[in-house]
Amino acid sequence: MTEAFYNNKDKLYVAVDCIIMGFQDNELNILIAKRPFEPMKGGWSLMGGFVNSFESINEAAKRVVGEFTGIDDIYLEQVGAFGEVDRDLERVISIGYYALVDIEKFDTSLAAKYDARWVRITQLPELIFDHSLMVKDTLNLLQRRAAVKPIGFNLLQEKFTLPTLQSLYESIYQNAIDKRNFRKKILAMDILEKLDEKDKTSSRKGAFYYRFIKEKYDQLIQQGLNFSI
Amino acid sequence: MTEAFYNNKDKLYVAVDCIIMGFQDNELNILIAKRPFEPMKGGWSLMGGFVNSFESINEAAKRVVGEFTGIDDIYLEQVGAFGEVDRDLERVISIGYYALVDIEKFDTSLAAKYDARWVRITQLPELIFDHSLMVKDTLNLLQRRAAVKPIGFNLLQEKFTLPTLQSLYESIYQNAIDKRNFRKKILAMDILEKLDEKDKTSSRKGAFYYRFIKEKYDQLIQQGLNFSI
DNA sequence: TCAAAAGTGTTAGTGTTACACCCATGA
DNA sequence: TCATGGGTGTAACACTAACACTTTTGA
Repeated sequence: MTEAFYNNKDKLYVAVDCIIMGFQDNELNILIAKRPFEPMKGGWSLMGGFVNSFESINEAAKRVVGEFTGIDDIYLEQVGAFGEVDRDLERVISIGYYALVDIEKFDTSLAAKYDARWVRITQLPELIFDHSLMVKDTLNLLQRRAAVKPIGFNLLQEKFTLPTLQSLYESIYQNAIDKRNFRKKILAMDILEKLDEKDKTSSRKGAFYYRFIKEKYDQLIQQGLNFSI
Repeated sequence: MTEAFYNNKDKLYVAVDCIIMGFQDNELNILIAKRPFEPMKGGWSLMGGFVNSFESINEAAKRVVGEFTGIDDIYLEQVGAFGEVDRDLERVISIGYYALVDIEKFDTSLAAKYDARWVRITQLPELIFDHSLMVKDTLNLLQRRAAVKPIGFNLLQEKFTLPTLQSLYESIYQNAIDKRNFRKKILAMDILEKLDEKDKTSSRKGAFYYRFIKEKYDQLIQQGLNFSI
């Protein structure tokens, strides 16, 4: 009987908690919500849900992000498992995932429904349980990833300006970058296409729009390019 | 009733699988065992166990490594959670941990007890379930970690020679390193103490032993040093 | 005396950092 | 015309990578 080996073992609740990130007002923002039920009712919380027995943990994370944002075109990566005995009221193992989304695609009707809002990463309140730790680990991971993979573009619209792209990286690394060096580096990689159109919302002169050319990036990677900011 | 929120949710088995690494014969070795029970009886497997409801996942990993090696002075780090629906026969979420141990401290009587053995990382057989994937992810993580943290010393005895240290890094990165450049870099950090004693087991001339000075390292880190290989 | 591994410096090239002024535009 | 943010090049420096010979010793 093959079941015997498992039978006398404990089963635990398994949840996913999602650190959903968007880029707005030149800063990373995270979607958090006021928790509508006990325990910790009214506390600020990440967006989470339980893993069902018929879905993988990745699927569960994708489902949760979809539920709370209305977006299904998401960059998702696991942060890790959080498993202190007392991290929740019941024994719950939680698996953290961060998601990078284009905040323009956010279904704002869901904000009211879940009492959720986007908060700048520099102005996050204390979160319930170990959620603040999850955010900290996420920022760490994101910093390492964004340095070597072009994942930042998942946070932007199709068209973006270089000043916007730069402030995205400045928000990720939480420090100022010299704009000449930044431009030199990113343009030298030759993975951006300059468009004829300008964004004039933030200056009179206007900044040219650029577009990330995924096909070109993939091709250059084949040839041994390594992305690096 | 605070339990209501949890009550109708699925509970799952949660396991830890440990990638236990040692350094031997100038190469990274991983402890694997022939699985003594179904499913996949007889297949090569990592060392694992279930998470009990009264221990944290970190504690579970430490317990498992202790059980299978007899060592309790371990460097442990989580690799991540693995949660495909069909990754095991039953629905089991597994959390991978890698452990760096001094292989000299291994309790060899446990090898027979568990039908376990140390296998060079370059010569690993196919492992059951997603264990090969866990090893792959571990090597990736280890490469990133070992580049910026002095964790390699956990794999060595208190005293070690520079040729040994170099071959450790060569095994981690799976490529050859120029010995002049390597020595220059590691010695420049000023975190090793040269001893008066030589290891003569691998050459007539003998290689001087060195010792990692953790106190000095901690102090230099305070002052803004950054470790980098 | 010789085989085998340990030990030692220099140079060219590459990448990184620091830095200041002109441009285009709408109000 | 002026205030505002966009856009541009160069030089010093630091780091990395490439490279070959001498030393020590036991068999």
